[in-house]
Amino acid sequence: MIYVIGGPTGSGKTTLAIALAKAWNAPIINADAFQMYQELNIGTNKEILMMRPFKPFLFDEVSPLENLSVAIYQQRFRKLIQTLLPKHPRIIMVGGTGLYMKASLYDFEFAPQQINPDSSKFDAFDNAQLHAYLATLDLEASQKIHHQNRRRVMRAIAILESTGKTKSEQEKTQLKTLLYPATFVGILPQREWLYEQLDKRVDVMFKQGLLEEVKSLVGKYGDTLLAFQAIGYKETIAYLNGKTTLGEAIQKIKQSTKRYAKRQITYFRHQLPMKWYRTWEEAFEALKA
RNA sequence: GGAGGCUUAGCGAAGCGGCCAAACGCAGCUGACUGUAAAUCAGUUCCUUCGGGUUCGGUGGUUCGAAUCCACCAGCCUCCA
Repeated sequence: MIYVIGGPTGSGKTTLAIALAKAWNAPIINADAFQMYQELNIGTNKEILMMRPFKPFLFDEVSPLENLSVAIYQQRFRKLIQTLLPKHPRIIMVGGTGLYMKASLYDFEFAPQQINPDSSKFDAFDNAQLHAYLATLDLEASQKIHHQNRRRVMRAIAILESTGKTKSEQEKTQLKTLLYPATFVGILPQREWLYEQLDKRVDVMFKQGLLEEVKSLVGKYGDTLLAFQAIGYKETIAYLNGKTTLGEAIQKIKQSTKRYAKRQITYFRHQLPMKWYRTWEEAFEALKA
């Protein structure tokens, strides 16, 4: 059985995961996009997990130079789970990236290879035109994707161009079934309290040396890595480049973190069959038996 | 003490007599989500029993009609003393 622990950042998912791992002697699989990157430590809150016995799989194992994606995560997860399932009656999966969980646990199928659309040939199209073009290729997909969401429109076009199949055809072959036995557990603290904790956590990150971490990473790799999309990193980089003051950067990080938490809540609420608990302790009591 | 300017929804800011419950931006709230997901995108934000009801510093006035014009009061700002 895979125990999937979701919820907003700062809710205590990780603490719960470790408590359960101890109680069950179970392995933990990380499902957090940015915690997969090595060297992004303080800003991605990896600290508690670094401790040896509970260090999760799919965690802290990819160079920041790489461009991760759902498909890569899914592939690694599927491979890993094959080796873990026979050996462990209980496996814990924790993280904040709901899509990664969903794509791994359900029968999502991605194109076999990374599609590198040369989007440049559509530069002349505005969003509405691009969307209209998609409608001529894959009406169904175009109806589901908002025309302003250029990234997704582009992707749908790219799928067709490189696989010969439309995005909606591809998705139709999937049944949306769960591939492994899994239970979904969510932690959803009271909003106001959570936001307070998140604000505090940002201050702590800076005390722990986030600024130095970012500086050294930028020195090593430059400032354009995909991994620097992470909250805490992009804002700090903006500060280092003189675009904002440090105070502004910190405010921005606090704000983005809270917005992110909200998006996570929405995702888990509507995209996965969570059973919710107010605190990690409550969840632990309910599950440990 | 004298001269002038300003006051609009949570904040910033348009509006300068009817088309104004009031553009736009920010922030907030809600939501979408199948290869960037800590990303990308959308909707929504005075109250409402959805008929309507109360707003544009305050009070009073002009007008068929006022956020828009006038008077007085209050607060803020600039310049001169």
